[in-house]
Amino acid sequence: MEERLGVNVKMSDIAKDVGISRQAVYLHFASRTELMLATVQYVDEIKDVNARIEQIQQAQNATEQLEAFMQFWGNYIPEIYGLAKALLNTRDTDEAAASAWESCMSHLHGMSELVIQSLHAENLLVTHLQPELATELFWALVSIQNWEQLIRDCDWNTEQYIEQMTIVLKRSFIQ
Amino acid sequence: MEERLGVNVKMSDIAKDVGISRQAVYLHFASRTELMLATVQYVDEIKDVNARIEQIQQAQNATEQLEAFMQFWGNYIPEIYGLAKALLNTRDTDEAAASAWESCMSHLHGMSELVIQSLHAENLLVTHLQPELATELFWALVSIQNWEQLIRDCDWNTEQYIEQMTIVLKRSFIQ
DNA sequence: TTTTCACTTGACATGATGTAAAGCTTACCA
DNA sequence: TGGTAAGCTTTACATCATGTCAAGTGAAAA
Repeated sequence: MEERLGVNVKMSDIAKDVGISRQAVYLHFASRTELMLATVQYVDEIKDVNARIEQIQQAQNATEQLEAFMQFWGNYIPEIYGLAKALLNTRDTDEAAASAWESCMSHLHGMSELVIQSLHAENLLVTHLQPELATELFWALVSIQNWEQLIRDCDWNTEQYIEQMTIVLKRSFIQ
Repeated sequence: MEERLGVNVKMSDIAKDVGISRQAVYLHFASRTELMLATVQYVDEIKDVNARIEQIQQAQNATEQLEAFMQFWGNYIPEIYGLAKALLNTRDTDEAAASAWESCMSHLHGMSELVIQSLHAENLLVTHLQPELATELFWALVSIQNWEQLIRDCDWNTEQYIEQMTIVLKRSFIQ
């Protein structure tokens, strides 16, 4: 998935890579979607996302939390982009993939909410935005699709992405 | 395409809708991708995009130009979303669709550049961004994928989208 | 009257997912 | 030592969408 950036990964490709027959893959996973879901689960564990999120929560103040979040997120997306892309592609025609994607994105929504709430608590949130609306906007701005456009279509590097997105977020949400 | 938001539109569906046989569609368009490309062409003409773009260029100053752009774009996306989505879905596996998408998006890139150049000319562009980088960032922020997340996933309405995105753009790019 | 155009019908190739059945190896267990 | 279960292989087939091909039809134009 990561090698091919989520595109053109057939069941037969996976089987070949593993060194078993295509049919044998179905002895482990009921369908292609199931395999992807299990992989998401696996990656979440391997990458120890929870620990990295807790670290963000321990930032001194809201502004540093925002910065810590962008540092984490900007470095994390490249690690999971292929799988995310594969899930995203399957989403439109597969209900299970759609809800799996939604569940993944709800974590990101939660982290966005965290940052916005912190800003709000410190009276730093721009007055023209209610926290809920601000969270949704924040969430959209840091979406993987946005990253995709900047990194892949515009050839930005991770550093540029983190730096510029941090500035945009600060200017958009901090009073 | 618009009815089904770009998903699950088979050649047989199109044929049925038109009232001819599936094979007859191939007498008019060589492939599904060709049909989509022709539709993009057609829609561009019908919607008279060029006229609407020229109108934006006639704004009094850079700030008004930015506002005019968001007014246009926020109202335009819903009209073409289904087709855009269909193209986007085909892009990953079809070279022709990919380059067609790129060509469509380069128009948007051009409009982003226009706004950024105007800001730059009026010395309003934030100093930490070179015009080129600013254009790319602007372009990403107003992407259809971003619109999709706010309007479809977050249930925003067009008015909200235009208002909030205008604010984000102003805060991010105007000194 | 003939030809051309736009279409129909039916058949078939391809490529991906997914199902099903029978057989083979290896390791373990009584 | 024989039986069995796990994990796989091989072969075959169903389905569904795209796309190709060939023969035929009906109406209008030349």
